[in-house]
Amino acid sequence: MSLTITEEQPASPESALAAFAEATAQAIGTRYPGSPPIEVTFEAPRRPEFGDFSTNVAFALARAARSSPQNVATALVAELRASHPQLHALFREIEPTAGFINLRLAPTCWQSVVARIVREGERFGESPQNGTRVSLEFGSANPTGPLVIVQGRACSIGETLADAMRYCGYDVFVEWIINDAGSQLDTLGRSVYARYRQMTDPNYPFPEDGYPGDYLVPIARAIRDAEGDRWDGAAESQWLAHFAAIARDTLVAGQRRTVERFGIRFDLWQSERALHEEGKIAAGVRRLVDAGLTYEREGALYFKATAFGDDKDRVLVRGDGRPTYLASDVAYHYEKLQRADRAIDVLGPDHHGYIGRLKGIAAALGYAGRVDVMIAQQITLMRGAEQVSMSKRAGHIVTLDDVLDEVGVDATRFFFVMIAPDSPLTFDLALAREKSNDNPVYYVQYGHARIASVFDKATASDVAAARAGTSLSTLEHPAEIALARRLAELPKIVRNAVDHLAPHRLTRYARDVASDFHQFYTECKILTDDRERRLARLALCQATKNVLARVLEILGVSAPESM
RNA sequence: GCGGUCGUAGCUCAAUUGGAUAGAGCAACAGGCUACGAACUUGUAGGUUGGGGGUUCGAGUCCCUCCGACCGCGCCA
Repeated sequence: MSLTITEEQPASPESALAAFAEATAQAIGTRYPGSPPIEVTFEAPRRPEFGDFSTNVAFALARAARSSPQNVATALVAELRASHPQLHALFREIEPTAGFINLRLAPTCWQSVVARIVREGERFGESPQNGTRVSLEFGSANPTGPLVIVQGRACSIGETLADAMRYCGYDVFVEWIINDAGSQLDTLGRSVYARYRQMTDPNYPFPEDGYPGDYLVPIARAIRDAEGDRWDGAAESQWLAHFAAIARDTLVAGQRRTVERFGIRFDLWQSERALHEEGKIAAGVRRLVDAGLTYEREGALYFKATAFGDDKDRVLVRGDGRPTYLASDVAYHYEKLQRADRAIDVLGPDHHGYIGRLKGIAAALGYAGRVDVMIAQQITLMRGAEQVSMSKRAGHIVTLDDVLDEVGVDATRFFFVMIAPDSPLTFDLALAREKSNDNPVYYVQYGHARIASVFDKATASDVAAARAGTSLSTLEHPAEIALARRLAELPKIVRNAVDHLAPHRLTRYARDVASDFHQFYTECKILTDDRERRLARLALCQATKNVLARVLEILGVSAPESM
């Protein structure tokens, strides 16, 4: 084989590993002729003493070689040293340990990553467009009140995932569905009407199942201001749709303001009612009927859900001809999957039972495997050691706006996405507001601000030189290498978060980057008298700043220049 | 009862989907600024991964079975 790597053009970690894989494949052929072909793959060991990367080929080879993994690994390394001495320029260490082959890259490989990140800026590691269209639905709420915090969590998760997917080259379309088609809108209309009447008659009864809380009062007042008392004593059939429509529009507008304040802009606000009016619901149902997956019983139309793993068949169209909520789900997913290759829903904690059902719907529609469902689990709100009570029944709802007022957008976005979506979240308002080292948001932001501060102190010509590209050959301190290695992980981390629908991994990575930077800062004086070293370290700072800013951007958190 | 999600350090959570001695932060204890922001950092201590079986070179991860928590199970949405 020929290695095209030269001193002038240092190898990237990827090319170094590719060279190693090729050499190892040859070594296997030499040492163990006739063995089945094995793909040489790498992973990053958890423990630093095992090097930057390791490969487990010896385990896969051991059986065919009738030897132990340890012996195979040792033999392969001996073969590599004898027949591929060029690898020495790329790897500082190639060691067989307990059956693994552990690799430590030469500093030049890591230096080349730093140079690349400085050069590519915040676009570092982005994948080109891959042509896959993804519909991502999250947050969606009933238009019957202000957004509550669990919907905020779904928004944090969904929007972070959306940005991470864009980074990976997906064509992402984020949408919100307004559940304005069901009986709840009637309830909303009656609730507002009761508030309207109570303005002149304090004894007017509030509906048993109405929406409590004060937030409907201003809507009622606005109606009275604009339209006077003409609805007092009118029949329900006259005012119901009118009141419901005004309330829905007002509340949806409010939800929209909250979401935008939260840093999210939806591509589509889809009214469920509009789907009905456009005949989309009927089209979805027809699709199932045509596929022979429905039957009629007692005047209702059933979907054969049991054929897709559900425990009972489900009604699609009621005896009176009105479609059920399930019909909406069928239709909306049918509609989405016609314009997208994948549909991902981020749902609330009360929708656990729907994961299987939605996947069953996708399969029934002929789109098996193209729907994914994430559940944003419940949030327990704390203020220090004290639990904040949230009784929706009593009208004591804590809204997303309340939380944003108290702790700000940055902390809320970060905390809501910080742990696995499936796990319930304990959210401490006191901690989120705290500007201390207990607070991971400030820890990460501080890293960014600290770098900005160093650039303020440095001379303009140094900064310009560092950004234009400079010799990085002095970067070899363990803290420098550790930081560079961490920065190089960005693309892999984002891809991983996307592939596993695990956006919380990005917050951990952000903390890891900040941690490695702070350690580097403590151990290495940046603005040293040695010009070459100073410029190299400034370049490393710039690369770190790019990566931190990029991760924070994906998370929807600001990257401050000073704090 | 059936189905879903989960159970990891005192607390809050990770663990590159089957890899090596299970890692961080907080809390506890002991250190580090005449240095570019101490909103930082170094170290110590902390575990039978709910229990028990199985699969294999190798299991927190996969399978079975108990225990426990939360959530679903309507011609509501």
